[in-house]
Formats: sequence, C-alpha cells, structure tokens
Amino acid sequence: MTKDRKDPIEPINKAQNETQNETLGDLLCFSVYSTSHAFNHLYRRLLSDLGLTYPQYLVMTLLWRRDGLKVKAIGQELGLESNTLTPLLKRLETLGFVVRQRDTEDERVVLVKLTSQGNSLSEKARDIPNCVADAVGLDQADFTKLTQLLYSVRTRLSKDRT
Amino acid sequence: MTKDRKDPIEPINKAQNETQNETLGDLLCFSVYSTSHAFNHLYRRLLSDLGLTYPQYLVMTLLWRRDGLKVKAIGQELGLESNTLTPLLKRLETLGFVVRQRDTEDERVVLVKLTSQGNSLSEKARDIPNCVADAVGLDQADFTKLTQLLYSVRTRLSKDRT
DNA sequence: TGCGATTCGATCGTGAGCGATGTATTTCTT
DNA sequence: AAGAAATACATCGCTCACGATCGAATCGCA
Repeated sequence: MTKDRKDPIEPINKAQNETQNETLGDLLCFSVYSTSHAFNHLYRRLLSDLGLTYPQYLVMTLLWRRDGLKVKAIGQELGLESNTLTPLLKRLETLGFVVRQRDTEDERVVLVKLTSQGNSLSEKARDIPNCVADAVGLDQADFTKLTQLLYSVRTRLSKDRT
Repeated sequence: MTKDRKDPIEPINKAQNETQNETLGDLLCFSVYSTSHAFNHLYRRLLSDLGLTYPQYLVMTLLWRRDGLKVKAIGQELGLESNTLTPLLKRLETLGFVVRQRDTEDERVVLVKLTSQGNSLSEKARDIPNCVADAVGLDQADFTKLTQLLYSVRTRLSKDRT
C-alpha cells in the first residue's frame, strides 16, 4: 500500500511539481487511450472491405484458430462478457459468418461455429497482420518489448480485479 | 509498400508458420486491446467516487490544467470530435462540473469552463495519478519505455490518417 | 461587396462496452 | 430426491466512439 514508486523524491513544492506529477501519472493513460484509438482507426480501415468491425475481427480470428468455441471461451480470450458478446455474435450471425447453437451436452452453453462463408473470409484477412505490423513500424526489439510491457501491465491490472 | 519487416524469412511452409504468423501480427493488437480494457476497468474503479467516467475524467484533467478550452482544442488533445464530445460535455454540464458558452468573438466556437464545483473536484482526484502508477507497477525505466513506444506507435499510426 | 469555401459544433444511426439484473440449466448439499 | 448455489447466456439502460451529414458563422478572394 505504500507508494514505492519511480520518483523517490516527495513533491515538496507543489507549484514546481504540478505539471510533472500530473503528466507522470497520467501520461501513460493518455498514451494507452490514444494508441488504442489509433489502432481502432487502423483496423477500421483495413477491415472495411471485409465488412467487419475490430472486435468482430478478433472473434473471427479466434474462430479461425479453433472453430466451435463456447461464448464463455471467447469472452475469456477477449476479456468480454455475454452482455457484449451476445449482440456482437448475433450481428456476425446476421452477416452470415457464424451460427450459434446450444450445446446438446449442456443446454446452458452456446457454441459458435463458422459458416463456409465465415471460413472463406480468413483468406481475405490473410494480409492484415502484416499490414498492421508494417503500419506500427517498430523494429523487432521494440515490437517485442512493447508487447511484453503491455502484457505485463495487463496481467497486473487484471489481477487486481478478478 | 514492400514488406521489410522483422522476420526476414518468408513463410514457406504455412502449417509450420501459421501460429507464429498470426500471433506475430496480431499479438500486439490483442495486447493493446486488452490493456486498454484493463485501464478502463482501473479508472472506472478509481473514478466511481467522483461520478466521472474515464473520458470525462480526461476532459476534466485538461480543464484543470487550462480552463476555458474550446471544444476543438479538447478534441485535438484526446483525438475526439464533436460527435463524441458534444454529448459528453453536455453530461458534464448536467453534472454541474462545467458550463458551455459560445465565444462572443467567434460564434462558431464553444468554450468549456469549469464551475466552482468542477474546480473543487480536482482535489478529490489528486491521488488518482499515483494510484494508477502504483497499479501499473512498472519501474521508472519500463514506465518511460512503454510511454515512449506507445507515443511512437500512436504518432506513426495517426500520421497515416490525418 | 458578395459569394463560395472553410470551420465549428450539433445531430443521427450503429456498434461496442459494461454494471445490474433476469432466466434457464446444471451441480452441489444434505 | 429436493432445494440451494453456481453457471452460462440474454436483456436493459447508459456511455462512448465514429462515419455521415447538417446548419450557422467566418474567411477568402475575385
């Protein structure tokens, strides 16, 4: 609970430290916030041909890796719950990319399966990861470091609220 | 337009490289996506006492730094436009934290000013940056590196679409 | 001076996200 | 075996985000 943070010097003169304090604490949040938006923009552009949104694409990516996932499993991968996923999956169903069917083994569970149309969409999406990597424009070292740091932060933050 | 990316070896055997390819390109996006969500969670928790949402808090932070900003200026800082900001600012106005008034110099412009209530809210929010920094839990070096990398990515991505 | 172009913000429709709550189906307990 | 607890998904209400479009004010240039 003690504040053993990066700046070992307590802010004594507020006027002097005001800006630094606020930016120190908030800078990362602004960065995450705006970078997240920038990614949304990028994906919107890349995905417009496919008719998918960014979250829809993430769901499809999971299904391309392993078809017939439970709603719950998709939610765990993406950090989403049924209140977000149910409408999203319904839209994917309306688009004709997936079907949702109750598991006969356990009627509480809904299985999400690709249609042939949904399956063939993966070919159109093949280049997207490379386009993203190009657009991000980091060399391998920074790319790895960034992914690692984000993963670390995400893990620590989600550990607090499980 | 050529793909001069991190992996100099072309994927010849798809089955062998499939997972690596997809994760290599998509890993960062999943990371940004889920980390962004984790931040939203954290802020929601920290801000519930103040009655603010995360974007509302960001706007207030800007106003605490400099009062009387134009809607446009707020939008530039946060990467948002009037279609998002107008309703958000109206909510802040309803909450009694800001007032919106047309600039008499230029009637197209709307100036956003803190109320006394909005001003005094900054004291309640004083600890939030430190709480966030604690929750993130990176040492100074990684903290700086992460902020820098995100800024770099964000700049590059938003340069593509200006 | 006057008219077209630009700027600023508001409005609308759609798709996320999420807290709270509801409902049906298991599973656990005794 | 019956009721309680847990699980999985759906629903509701609200906020945010954004593309498209509109209306009013201002600017720029002929």
